Amino acid sequence: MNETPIERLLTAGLKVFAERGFREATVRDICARAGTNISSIRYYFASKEMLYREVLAYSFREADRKYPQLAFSDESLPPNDRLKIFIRNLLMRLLDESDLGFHARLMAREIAEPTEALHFIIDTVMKPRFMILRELIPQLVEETLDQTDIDRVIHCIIGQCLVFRHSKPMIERLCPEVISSPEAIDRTADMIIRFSLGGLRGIDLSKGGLP
Amino acid sequence: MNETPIERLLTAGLKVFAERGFREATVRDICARAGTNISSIRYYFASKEMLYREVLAYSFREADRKYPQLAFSDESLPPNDRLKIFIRNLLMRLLDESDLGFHARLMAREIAEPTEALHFIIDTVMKPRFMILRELIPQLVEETLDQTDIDRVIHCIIGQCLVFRHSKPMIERLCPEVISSPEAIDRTADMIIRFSLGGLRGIDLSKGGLP
DNA sequence: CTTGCGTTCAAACATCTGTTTGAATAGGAT
DNA sequence: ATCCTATTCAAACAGATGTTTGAACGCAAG
Repeated sequence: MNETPIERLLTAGLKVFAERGFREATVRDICARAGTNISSIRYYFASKEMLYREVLAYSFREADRKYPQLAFSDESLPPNDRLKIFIRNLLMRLLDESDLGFHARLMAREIAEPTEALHFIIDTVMKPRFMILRELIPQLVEETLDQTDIDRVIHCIIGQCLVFRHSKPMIERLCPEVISSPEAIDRTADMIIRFSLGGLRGIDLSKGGLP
Repeated sequence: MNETPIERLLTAGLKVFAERGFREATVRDICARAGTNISSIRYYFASKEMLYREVLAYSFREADRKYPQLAFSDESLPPNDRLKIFIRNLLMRLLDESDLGFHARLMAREIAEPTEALHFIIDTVMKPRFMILRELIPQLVEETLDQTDIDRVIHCIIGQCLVFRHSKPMIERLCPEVISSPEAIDRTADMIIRFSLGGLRGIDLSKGGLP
């Protein structure tokens, strides 16, 4: 127990909230894993909900520390490479099974079942990256797309990454090999990149196919 | 109240389970919406969990009734068309906002946070379609892919559809227009189809890009 | 040593929730 | 009318869980 009770509660809370969701997580469980008394949450965080907010903030700090996305934002790189970096980085974050895996799970939870904290997450974490993709995608297709179609393309791309986190239980039953090792995950990232670059090309080729 | 208590409990249960998840759903809430006494769940279904299983089964029956997937299984159709049908059908199911919307939400929940019922769902609902895709995809790419890469491609495709359901709260904050109307959803389906067909072509074009 | 403060602890409390119970009700068959 | 069965009902029960409490502990300052 070399960490402070506050740190232990944050890491334990991250795990439990990620694994069971806010409601299913019990303060008794969190305190047990943190090795603290049950009343420590009240003492240090006032309530379970306040602890949850602190855990969210802590989780984001850790994620950005471990997988910084500087290269993706580098406008001097070719758009192609920037997209590759983005996809690989996103998939790695999502499937990281160290402590960061809990961050991805927590985020997936917030996206699927928002608490009041979602708006904060979107505005501070998602939106900046989304805006970068908005200016990146048009550089990768010849046809000029309207904003809404660009947004659709963006979701086609991130959807391919998200599915490997969101549908993990299903994947592990149907075809676990696709993400069963770091090499497999790497190959999955390659596949998403090839598929996405092809998809972007496909949009150009099939133009006029729509009214 | 022209329906039987059993029917009312099933529809009410579907809504509440879909909106709040198994654990957060309360039998009192379900019974209130169904207009039945609190002990009716025990009387007709033995327990909350048994009700949940029956709701799942009921939900699948309704989904298959409303969006049958016969054409997708028709091996006499060109592979291209079968994929288009599959994508459009899946997206429609996922974004249907009638009673069926609850089905999609319920399924998304099961996929993300499996109960013991997940295995049943996968084996009876997902797997058959997955197996069809497994024989369909190779017909759409020239390069011969191994099984694992085929499974990756499959998830790239369904991931593009799933994201519009799973990340709906985020989409509605960042770019609601992409799924804000039946026409918009239709156009999203078109985009996924173009993107996927392009992606499949891209796999051929970029072969050799991997070790 | 005594005091004071931050911290830890076990027990109790209040509420919510799934389940159970036993009586009340209704409707049809005899 | 009587009986039987199926159904409905309100109340109670039991367990889990977030919160609260007040005492105990430890340690540094005076």
